[in-house]
Amino acid sequence: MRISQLFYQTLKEVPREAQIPSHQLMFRAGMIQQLASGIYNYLPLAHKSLRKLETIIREELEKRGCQEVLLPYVQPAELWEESGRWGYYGPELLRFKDRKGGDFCLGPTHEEVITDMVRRNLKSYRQLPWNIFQIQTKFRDEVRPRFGLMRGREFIMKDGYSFDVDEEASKVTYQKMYDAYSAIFSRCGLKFRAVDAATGNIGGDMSHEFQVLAQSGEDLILSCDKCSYAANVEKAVTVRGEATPDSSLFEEVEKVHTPNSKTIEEISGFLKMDTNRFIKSIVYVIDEEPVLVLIRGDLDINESKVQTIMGANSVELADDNTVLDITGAATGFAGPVGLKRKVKILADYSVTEGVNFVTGANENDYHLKNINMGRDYTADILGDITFASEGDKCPHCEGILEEHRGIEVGQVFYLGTKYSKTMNCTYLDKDGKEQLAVMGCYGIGVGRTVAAAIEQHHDEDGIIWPAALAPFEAVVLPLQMNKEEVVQAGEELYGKLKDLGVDVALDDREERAGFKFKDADLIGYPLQIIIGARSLENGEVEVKIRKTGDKKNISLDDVASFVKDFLDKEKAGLS
RNA sequence: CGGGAUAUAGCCUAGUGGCUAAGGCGCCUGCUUUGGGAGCAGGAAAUCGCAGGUUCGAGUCCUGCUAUCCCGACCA
Repeated sequence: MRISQLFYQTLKEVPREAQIPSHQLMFRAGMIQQLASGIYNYLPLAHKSLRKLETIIREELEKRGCQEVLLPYVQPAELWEESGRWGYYGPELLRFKDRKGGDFCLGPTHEEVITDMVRRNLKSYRQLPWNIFQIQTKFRDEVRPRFGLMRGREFIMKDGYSFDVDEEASKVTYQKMYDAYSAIFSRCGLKFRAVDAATGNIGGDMSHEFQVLAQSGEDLILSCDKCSYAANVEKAVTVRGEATPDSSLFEEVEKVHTPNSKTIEEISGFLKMDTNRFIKSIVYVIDEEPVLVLIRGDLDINESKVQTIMGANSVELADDNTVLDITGAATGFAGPVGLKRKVKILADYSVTEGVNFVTGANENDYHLKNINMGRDYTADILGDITFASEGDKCPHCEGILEEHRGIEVGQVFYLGTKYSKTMNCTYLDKDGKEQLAVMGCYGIGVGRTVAAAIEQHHDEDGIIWPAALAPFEAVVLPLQMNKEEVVQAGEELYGKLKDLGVDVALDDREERAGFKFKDADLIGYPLQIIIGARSLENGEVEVKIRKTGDKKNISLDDVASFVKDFLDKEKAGLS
């Protein structure tokens, strides 16, 4: 590509709305432009990087027997009603009607469509396993899109779905995909961790996230300093079980007047007691049924764990009316003792650690002292619903958990029969018996991965592309465009590198040297091949390695093979 | 969805109720220059987010709307 013809424009100044390095640099390098909140134009430089990532994805998946398809991104509501998600998928599912008044949505994910497609073709166990993927634009009407490609509303995703005869086979597939993802992100030159993850809305009971480690990451990861355990904070197991408090220490229940003290902080200040002497009682609506959730006052409820422990599709805070209906009091005075209406109680293990807690009295402006589980109330379910945090013990060894920030670039799920059951995706086994297909699903945020690569690889001058994702692997920079021999040498080298299969650009613009250097650093070509009049007299050119800043003088004859070797090694991850 | 902020040329900004809305980057023309975003001269480019209102007079004040960004909640 001749840079003089490239559709792009670099900027010296950072647009106001760009907050994190990848967003700023992609904008400044002329890779993306915003069209609306969370919706971007991908210019040629961005598109080239995206396509390179897609190629890596395709190679690694096809190597493992996956097949590519392309499914519609406009999807009929009927399928979503069938799976049940039309009802509880929130407003991020963009719904609309066609001219006939039929309900449709823009696909945020494709479990429904793929399951429908597969069930119409699946007849016999002989056909399985199937592992089908696509790379396509998705739409999620995020409440708060941000950070450029990191969290867009419209984004490119690779999504794949596997169908196996049974759980055992499906778990083999899961491991295969886990390996594929590790290979893909390694080839991209990314430092990442695969971590245990919650399954959230998509369901299933086993999942790993692939997290690129970066300061600007939105996810919190906890990993052991001794063993390989690592998990998203939503999922990280807390080492805590049911304690058996000494009932001889139980004191008599006492009602106290606590005007205007609703939050744990307020009441803790009012009674001059530490927050861990309280039990936080919060009413949730879990799959439309109200549940009182209890946790010690100094801890927070991990809704993701609540969802898992309850096997629920949705977990939401109850509104004030529901709270009033159940407790008979305003929000802020709920407690497990003296509820107006009997509801299920879900308690964290922490409420058994210690005795004589303070809870709401289910009466405005009153709390109860010396409340103890077993004597004063019982929990229907007791379990771990807290967040783990830095410094906690590792659940697998004697190590201590450390905290990291991560960008989730991929996630693999074992789905089991969640969708095949609701959508009746079955096959006949050897004995002619109908069986449910066992599914898995696997996603990669394509744009996000490219952005994450920039987050991890940049400096104050610009992007430092891993060779595998660089829009161009190298650029030839003839410095003196008024000198015939410099221009000539540039043209020849450019042609030679192209012939060798190097994805190379030629900066043939009538610009000064400094200008071209700044642009090249910003765009982040892994190699700059600098052709200056002075070194050319010695038959040499200079090669600058963007990653290290090293410059080498290399003879004109040898430079093409040097470039080729360097890039091959980079892409193979050998350097 | 709660809280906060912003909106002036493609980008970054100035503009304290008063003359023809100013500067930098970028763009075009010419000259000069050619190893780290050069210099000089000239030029094009603005419905000051939209709609009302107050005022002799509004980019500036008021009201409503819209869009965008930030913090939080949320997020396969």
